[in-house]
Amino acid sequence: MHRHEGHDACHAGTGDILARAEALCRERGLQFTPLRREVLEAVAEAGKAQGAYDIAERLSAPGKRVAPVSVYRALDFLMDQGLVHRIASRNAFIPCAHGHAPGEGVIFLICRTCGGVDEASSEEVEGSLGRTLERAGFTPTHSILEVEGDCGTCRQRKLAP
Amino acid sequence: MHRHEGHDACHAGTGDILARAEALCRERGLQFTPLRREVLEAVAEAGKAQGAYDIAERLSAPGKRVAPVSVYRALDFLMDQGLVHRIASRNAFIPCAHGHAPGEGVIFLICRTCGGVDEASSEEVEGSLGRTLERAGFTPTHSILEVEGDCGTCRQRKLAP
DNA sequence: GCGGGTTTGTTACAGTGTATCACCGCGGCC
DNA sequence: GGCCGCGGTGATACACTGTAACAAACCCGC
Repeated sequence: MHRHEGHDACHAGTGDILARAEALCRERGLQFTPLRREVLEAVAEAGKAQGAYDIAERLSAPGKRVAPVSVYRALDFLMDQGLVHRIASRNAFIPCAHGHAPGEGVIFLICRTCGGVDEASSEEVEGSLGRTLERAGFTPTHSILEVEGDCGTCRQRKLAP
Repeated sequence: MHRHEGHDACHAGTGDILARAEALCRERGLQFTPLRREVLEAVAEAGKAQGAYDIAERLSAPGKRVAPVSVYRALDFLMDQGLVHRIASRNAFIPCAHGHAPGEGVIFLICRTCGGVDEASSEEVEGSLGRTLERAGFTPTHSILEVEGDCGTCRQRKLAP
């Protein structure tokens, strides 16, 4: 796991994420505006899932207020491009760590101790879920899978403090 | 699938649900008060996921207002007892259709057409998810799995209207 | 320069959920 | 009976999350 230490080890990927976003937008002919960049940066630096209002506050400074609605718009854009994910169980947002194959299912691992969110994926889970849905006669369009618990580092920290 | 027809075929289980709730509360020494009963009844009769404010409105009548906060408290109680589930992706609530084994994972199948929510479970999914989590060094406490799509009846209705 | 699309700012508002305090009813206890 | 504690409810207020609508700024091609 990464991106949830609470210190700067987790910030390592921020630059990569921004670079990837910039390249991806250029490739698709979309605008990677300063606001969108700042929002993505704020999400990437946080180390844990951020609410839209948290981001707005983080980006605001005396004399320069960023309204939540602007943050929501930037987040909508970034989600459309697959650059951030929304954690439904927390009403919060995280940067997309790895470029997923489009349509690939993602599993969010949410640590209740450090608040960090990691992503996982598993063809095995996806296959068994697909079979279960088919058996139920259900045609899926979109699925969310979020697991809360303790990440490895936090669990060890609890055992040996 | 059941409980999402939009007509009264889906109401069949309401009585069962109430009876089960009453028995369960008596067994556990908890109070199945009129308010809690009404909230559960409203959720069970609706045929689709209900927001807390929907329930409050449904239970309110001229001269008898039920405040949302009361509904939330009743819902918290009912969720603690496993009698209703919360659909995180919709901010809404549904009755628990079947008594699950405690700790058993539930898959919510949310029909985007009729709005009905069905429950499924699969040991296969649970097993593969457990293995994936273990591989990631993650210790789960609670997981939510919600799938959006078209239920069988709605899909057929679309193909042959 | 000009028209048309996109992005952003601003305000207002709708929807979701929680905190707090007062009150009520009920059962135990002296 | 009177008292107390406790869980449930009512009521108000508030915080948090998200969207609608419109105006202004910006950019880009023509």
